[in-house]
Amino acid sequence: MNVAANKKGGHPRDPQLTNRRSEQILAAASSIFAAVGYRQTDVQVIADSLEVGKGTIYRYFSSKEKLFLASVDRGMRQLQERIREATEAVEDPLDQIAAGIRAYLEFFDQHGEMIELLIQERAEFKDRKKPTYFEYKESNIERWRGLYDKLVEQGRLRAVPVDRMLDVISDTLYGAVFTDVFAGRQKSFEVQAEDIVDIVFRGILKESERGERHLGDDA
Amino acid sequence: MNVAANKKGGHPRDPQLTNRRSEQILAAASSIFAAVGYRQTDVQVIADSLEVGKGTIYRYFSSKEKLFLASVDRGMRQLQERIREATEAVEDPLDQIAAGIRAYLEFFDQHGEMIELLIQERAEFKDRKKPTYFEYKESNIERWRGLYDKLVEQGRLRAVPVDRMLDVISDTLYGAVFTDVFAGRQKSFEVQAEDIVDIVFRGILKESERGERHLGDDA
Amino acid sequence: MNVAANKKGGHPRDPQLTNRRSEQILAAASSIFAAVGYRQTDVQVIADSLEVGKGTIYRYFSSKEKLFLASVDRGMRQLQERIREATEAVEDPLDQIAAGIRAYLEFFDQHGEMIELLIQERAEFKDRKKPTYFEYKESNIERWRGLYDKLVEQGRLRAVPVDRMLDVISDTLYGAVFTDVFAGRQKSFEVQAEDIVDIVFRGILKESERGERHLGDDA
Amino acid sequence: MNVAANKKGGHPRDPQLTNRRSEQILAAASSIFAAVGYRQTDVQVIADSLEVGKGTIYRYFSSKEKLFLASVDRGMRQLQERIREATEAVEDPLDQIAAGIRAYLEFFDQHGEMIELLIQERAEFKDRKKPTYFEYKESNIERWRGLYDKLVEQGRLRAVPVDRMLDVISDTLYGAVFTDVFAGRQKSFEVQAEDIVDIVFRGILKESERGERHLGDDA
DNA sequence: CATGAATGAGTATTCATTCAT
DNA sequence: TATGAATGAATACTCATTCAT
Repeated sequence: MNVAANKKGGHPRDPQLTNRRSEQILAAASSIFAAVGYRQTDVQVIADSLEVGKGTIYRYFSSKEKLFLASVDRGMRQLQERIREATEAVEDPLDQIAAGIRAYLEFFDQHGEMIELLIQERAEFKDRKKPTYFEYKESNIERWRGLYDKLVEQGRLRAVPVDRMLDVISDTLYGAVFTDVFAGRQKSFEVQAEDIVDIVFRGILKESERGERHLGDDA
Repeated sequence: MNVAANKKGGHPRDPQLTNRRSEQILAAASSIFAAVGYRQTDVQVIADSLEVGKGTIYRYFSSKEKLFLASVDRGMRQLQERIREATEAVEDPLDQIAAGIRAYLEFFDQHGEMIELLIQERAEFKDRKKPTYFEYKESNIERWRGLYDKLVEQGRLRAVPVDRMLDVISDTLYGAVFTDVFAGRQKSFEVQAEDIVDIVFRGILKESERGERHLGDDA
Repeated sequence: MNVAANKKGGHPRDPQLTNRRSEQILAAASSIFAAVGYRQTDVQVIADSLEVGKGTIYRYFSSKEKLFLASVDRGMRQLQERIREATEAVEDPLDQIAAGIRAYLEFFDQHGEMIELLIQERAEFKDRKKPTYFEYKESNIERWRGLYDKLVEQGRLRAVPVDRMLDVISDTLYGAVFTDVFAGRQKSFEVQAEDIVDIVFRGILKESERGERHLGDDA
Repeated sequence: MNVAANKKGGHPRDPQLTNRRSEQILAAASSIFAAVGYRQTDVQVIADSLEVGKGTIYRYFSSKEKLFLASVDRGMRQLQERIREATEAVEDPLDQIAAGIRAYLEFFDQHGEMIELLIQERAEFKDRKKPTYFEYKESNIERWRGLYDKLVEQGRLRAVPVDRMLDVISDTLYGAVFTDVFAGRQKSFEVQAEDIVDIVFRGILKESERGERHLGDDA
């Protein structure tokens, strides 16, 4: 009643309600899109799962495509948020890196459906849209680059271009979560995080082999 | 020419021709499936690009799905073959690993369409089929595991479980080729191979930091 | 008008309308299926004849096959109803038989399309479905058998197994309506009914020949 | 070798062989068309069952339709022949009628597939062709009409128009064989023939009821 | 004569989107 | 606002027929 007063009669518009509805729709849509794929998903099924009419979905999202892309976007925002939470309180920069890796793996462990959505997005909209994942990645990378730069300056990381490190780490993580889902890898995300940090931090070579080796050297 | 005589008269069956036709169809199909996606691909378009009738495609592959999966399989066989060629002549095992990484990246650099096919396969057939990529990966991994085992024994690789190394390396490569295509990364495959080998072999930490650090340590 | 209120807002569901629509669709479908045959019928043509979209047809009947079979069933229900109406008020059992024969012939005279549908059903669905005609026939035959039994008891019909009479009469009627349509017989249904009743009631032999003759007798 | 001499080289044309081939094709086609239906029959399947190439079928019958119609025609010729054989030696005209009825039922008992072909013909070619069955029927009816005329003259059959008798009898037979096949009636053809002859010859009424009754009389 | 590779016309069904109620 | 009835575009696959060998 004491919501924003409305001069005449009719429904008061409640933006809270609208947002809650949108959020419910996105949650339902995410899990259905992930479960059966974008093309195979009938908007009617999403409506049914929410016990609303199909038209109602269209009141909130003007097309199936918009609904799907909003679902992906919501997931990426959640990932970003989770990583921020997991790293902002960590003191030591190296630990921050490790914590970020762990949070990343944990998120996809808990939200396997996001991997499906990323795949579906690429499969269906390859020509129409830069993958949302990479949009978010780019927008976040600067922060990490600063961190790495400082560590190199401090002599805690090797003096190689930081982009090289960033690329390898992000490729590894990206590959890891896809492989987890597609090949059904069983390792817990905690162990997986430790393993990745170990290799990425220290490499696979014994100290004695870490000399001047270059790709293709036979000496 | 002197093909096996037919029982009666008639049109001779030439298995050579059949194979050549199949191969042509797969090549055309691969590039079109990759370019526009599985669902968006009209089999008529593949037929047109070969200047044959649609029925001819169906003589060789009994469904669009079979044709697609055969295209993926052909690509994976080519990848396997390329890696074999690139590594079999290399003497030193560490160089063999490096050569394998390089060959992998080179293959996808030259066959970007295969990344698209792998995505499409997963997007369309997630419930019906184990991804072909991972089938091939599993069938090849043993050979690599043997190599790594020996290197650990010889004290050339660190004494960590080889599966940990194999996982991180294969995740990195998988992530790298996807990122290359999806985010339009520009690095040449040679440089990328060197960068990955460098990090994976030596890690990112300065020697001084390579001590007992564990995930989440703050000491 | 005052249809049951919907839970929420929205488009009311009117079962009356739904039934009327179904009936209209079945009527249109019957005549088109009969006119051009099941296979040759494009569902679009049925939709066009009703000035609705093709999707609308599929809202009411989930497949062309279902629509067709429902059309046949509707026809058989009408036949059953017509015969019931025509016979229930008739006093004398022999007249009831005659009235049934007449009603049967009249129905197919007025609904020649039903013959076509019965043919189409058998031609297209021979392995999937017992012909609807014979399902209805079986479900109605008991009533007639009772009538004949009583007439034999009363000494008004000859003392031969009633199934023999029922078979011959039903074969004759079935054969008659098919022949009418397929060979374009011109006789009016009234005359045809009288002719059939005459022969079936009295036979073709002169009294003098009605003795002990058996099939193949030469005496 | 001493077949019609052929001036130069090349194959001598052997009309015997040609006829035998045609006959084999028709036999195979009849049973396949009957088993799966005209539309569902793939000409390739007929070719396979004969172990010849598909093109060979087309050398003998220029289209699937021609092949089908020739199959029907062959069947009707066989029926005609069978009835002729069964009746020509019979002395007494009434016995001739009975023998014809019996032969008709026997033929379809042994050639159930012909019923299917007649159905298929009507279903597929209703607008293009008078049913072959009725063409044959018309061409044979005169002979029977003569027989009946004479029997009426001789006072052995009742003095009703012979066409009335012919119609009822042919309708009954036609209905009987269809019902046998479609409803799976079990009666042997011999018994069925006796039953039909009994009713058609003598009618169902007791003598006392055979008076002046007309359709719909209630007196 | 016989063959079978090649062809391409023809069609049922789904489902995103609209809009009257 | 919410609904769901109506719509029609879009698409894989079959198989009769042809004709080079």
